[in-house]
Parts: sequence; C-alpha cells; structure tokens
Amino acid sequence: MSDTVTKQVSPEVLMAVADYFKVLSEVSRLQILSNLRAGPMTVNDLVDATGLGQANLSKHLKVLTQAGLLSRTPSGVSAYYEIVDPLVFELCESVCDSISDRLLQQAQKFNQFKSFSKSP
Amino acid sequence: MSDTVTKQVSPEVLMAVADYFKVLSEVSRLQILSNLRAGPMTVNDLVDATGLGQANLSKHLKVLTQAGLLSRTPSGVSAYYEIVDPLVFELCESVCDSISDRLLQQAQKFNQFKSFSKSP
DNA sequence: TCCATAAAAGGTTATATAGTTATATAATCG
DNA sequence: CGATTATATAACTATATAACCTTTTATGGA
Repeated sequence: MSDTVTKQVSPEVLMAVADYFKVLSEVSRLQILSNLRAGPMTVNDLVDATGLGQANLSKHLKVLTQAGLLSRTPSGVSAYYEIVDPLVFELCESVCDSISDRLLQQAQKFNQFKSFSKSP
Repeated sequence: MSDTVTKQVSPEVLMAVADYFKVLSEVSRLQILSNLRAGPMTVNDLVDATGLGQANLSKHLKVLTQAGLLSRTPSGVSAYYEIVDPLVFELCESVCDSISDRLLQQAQKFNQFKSFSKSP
C-alpha cells in the first residue's frame, strides 16, 4: 500500500469545517474578534467599539459563542465576552500572508513591461 | 510606546480576509479542494469525483481560481485545475484539530456524572 | 416593589448565492 | 466545414442570513 493514501474526507467533517469558516467569513464578526483581542469586553463596550447595533451584535456574539470561539460570562447586568481559542488569529494571519504573497506575485508580473523600455 | 499596541485592523483587510474564508465556507468547494489534493484534474474528472453538476462545478472552480486557490491550465478541449496554495489544507487541519479538541472537552464535562455512581 | 439599564429574542426585509436548466463558446476530428 | 465533446456563461429559483426594529427577560438599585 502507498505511503500517503488519499482517503475521501467525510461530508460530515467537511460540513463542520465549512461551518467554522462561515463563522469567520463576516466582516462584523472579524471586527468583534479583533476588538476582543485586547481582552474581555461587555456587549455595550463592543457596541461602542464596533458601531454595530446592539441586537445585531448580540446575534453575532451568539454565533461566535456557539461556534466555540468566544465564552460568555454574565456579570451583574452585563455579560463579558472573551476569546476562547486564539487559533482564530493564527488563521487570520496565515490568510493575510497568503493574500499578501499573491498580490506581490501579481505585482511582479506587471514589471515585465519594464524590459521593453529599458533595454541597452 | 507600549510593547503590544493593539491597532485596529483596517476594514479593507478584514473584508479581504472575510472573503477568503467565505470561499472556504462551502462544502462543495471543500470537496473540490479535497479531490484536487491528489493532483490536477479536469472538470469532467471532478464532475465524476464530486457528483456536482457541471455548470455548478464550473462556477465553484471560477470562484476558487479567482481567490487564488486554484490554477487553470487549458489542455486541448479540456481544462486542468490544480491546487496553487497548499495553505488551504493547513487551515483545514487546524480547524479540524480545534473542533476535535472542543468535542473532547465537552465529552469530559459529561463524565462528571460518573462520580455519583462510582463513589466508595 | 417599581424603575432603569443590559442583553437576548422575535419578526421583517433586502440581498447574496448555491443549484438547475438551457445555451454559447471553443477545440478536435472526420 | 459540420459534428462532437468539454467548459463556460446566462437566466432563474429557492434558500440563507445580515441588518434593522420592536419586544421580552433579567439584574441591581432606589
């Protein structure tokens, strides 16, 4: 048998992974995560920080919490939300690097024109 | 100046990152990527491998190509698609690990019940 | 107990897009 | 050139969901 057998990934797993990515595919949610990077915040704090509406924000927080990215800690009349899994930021950084690389590569292609005007 | 200054990430960057994740948030596209892991394939190959409709598949391939994840190489009457950036698979693995960890943690919580029935 | 504030839940609308069917483009071969 | 095969595009439908508004729940203080 071969060394790297290419088994098909089960649809169940693909679905779970797709769902995870879907959670990260909204600017508003990335904004929330970005703000929470500094530490726990209440919903009100996040309303001020992000400019999102309270109801809308609350729903996004629910999505993020159910996906296991945030934890919710009620405190009196407020609720603090906090990053649970810092993996998110690693993922974002990797993606940023990838996008950056791609743009650089594309930029280089356009430099090929220079060889016309600057030949000896 | 502080050591770890928490600058806000620009909306432009957040949008690009969100778009990238959005590309990965569909089971059909993950399926395509998963199949292409073994090597380049034509559209027809992928129709057979994934069971997706040809038109539908073609659209997904366009999305994946425009996002910089795949490359397209016409060959005669066919077109070969190929993974460009293996980062995708690293991302998927990380996400799978995260999901797995979370499920294990949840499972442990339910084991707390055992202490009732099994005490000396 | 009543009030004020914080957060969540419910309902509505607008928009994006996955999937399907039908058609168009393009390349190879007779 | 006409026929065939492989891909891509266009138009359409159905569904999901983000944003907004309103209402409800819950907590702490007067």
